[in-house]
Amino acid sequence: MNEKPQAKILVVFADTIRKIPKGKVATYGQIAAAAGFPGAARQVVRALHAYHGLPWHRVVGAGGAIRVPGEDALEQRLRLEMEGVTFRGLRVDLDRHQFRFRR
DNA sequence: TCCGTGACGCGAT
DNA sequence: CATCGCGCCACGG
Repeated sequence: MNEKPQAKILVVFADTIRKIPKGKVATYGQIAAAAGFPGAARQVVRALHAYHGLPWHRVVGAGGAIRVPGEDALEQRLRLEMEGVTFRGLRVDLDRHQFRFRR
């Protein structure tokens, strides 16, 4: 029952996502890069599906766009606004809420 | 094994 | 600002 090497990557992404503080957001691509895998934005999505308890609502698309499909999009927005995150039209105001990972 | 799919991103139009 | 096209890549049917 050996583990797939990919599982490792998902753990790294999960840890990275957990670092996003309340009231802040990070983009899929930003998370991938911060975790050491620039360009692996799609893998970030896999991590979100694979792990429970992650602050999934704090993950947005490039430019602050809500990318979650269907009704969940509204829930994400509400959760964010609940934390004080503001929007500019349909996108999160990244200038004010984008989280900066430490290097 | 092949092929369509997707909570992506970015440059071009 | 809205769309489109293309690269990317693990998954699942």
